[in-house]
Amino acid sequence: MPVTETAPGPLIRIGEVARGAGVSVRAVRYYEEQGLLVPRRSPSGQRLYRPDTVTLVRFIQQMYAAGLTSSRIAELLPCWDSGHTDPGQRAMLRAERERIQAKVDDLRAALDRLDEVIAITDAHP
Amino acid sequence: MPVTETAPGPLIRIGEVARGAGVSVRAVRYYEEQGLLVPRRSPSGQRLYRPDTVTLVRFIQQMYAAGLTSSRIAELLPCWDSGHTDPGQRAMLRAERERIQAKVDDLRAALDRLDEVIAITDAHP
DNA sequence: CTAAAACCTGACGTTGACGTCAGAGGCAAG
DNA sequence: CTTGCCTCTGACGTCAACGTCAGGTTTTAG
Repeated sequence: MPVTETAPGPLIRIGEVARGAGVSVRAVRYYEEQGLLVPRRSPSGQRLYRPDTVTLVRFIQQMYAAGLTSSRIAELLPCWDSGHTDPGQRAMLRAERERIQAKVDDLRAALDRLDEVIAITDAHP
Repeated sequence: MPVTETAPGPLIRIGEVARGAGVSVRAVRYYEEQGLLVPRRSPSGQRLYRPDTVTLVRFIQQMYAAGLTSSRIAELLPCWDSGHTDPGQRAMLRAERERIQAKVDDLRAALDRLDEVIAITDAHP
């Protein structure tokens, strides 16, 4: 009876992760540098990832796009995949939520201002 | 009959502009460096602005916050205060509008993801 | 076996909107 | 006159998420 130690499944290399998530190989290495990814290593030293890392990297990208820093995302990830949180983390989550919401409001206001300008310029042939 | 040449009114100095618009003095100088502001000069070389420059600076800040670069804002300002536009400028305006709208959508998606995490962590005591 | 493709570490370069420091005037009040 | 605040020019520093190059090893395709 073979021993199955923590899902031995098909591991993928960094190129496949990058292509799958639509980012550069350099970016994936950078995420590791920031403590967001902790891949295993092959005997020769190449990084090996579980296939669902692609989903994780997409999530990371989404958080970056929302203006979160690497360290914030690093705080966030344990909540993401363990569900466990202390009060400080929950406060951080809500604070980031507020920040993003405020940013959305700012962008919508900017859109309105741009639309005013567009309306004016459309009126002037 | 006195000749009124382009509103001789009370001109203000850079500090008042900065405080009024809620930005740093350095920022106001930077805007000039980028061609967004063209203040007059006092005999001694100090910058003098019309009071409505405060409103203009607020607008500039709003555009920066929306992700526009200095050069885009520089293209935008003539439309803002003259209303005149060529087809290329109108295309640029619409392109920036699309970009901001896409960014809003991304942020809302990120908000949803964060809310998922928050929901999970609120379920785990 | 060999050449191409993918991977490695390490380190410097990029970009944009300012911050910050240095050194030198200018300007109203007491 | 001088104290104190504001302003000037010029120039280097910052921060974050990578880009990019160098020089070398590993894996894969034929």
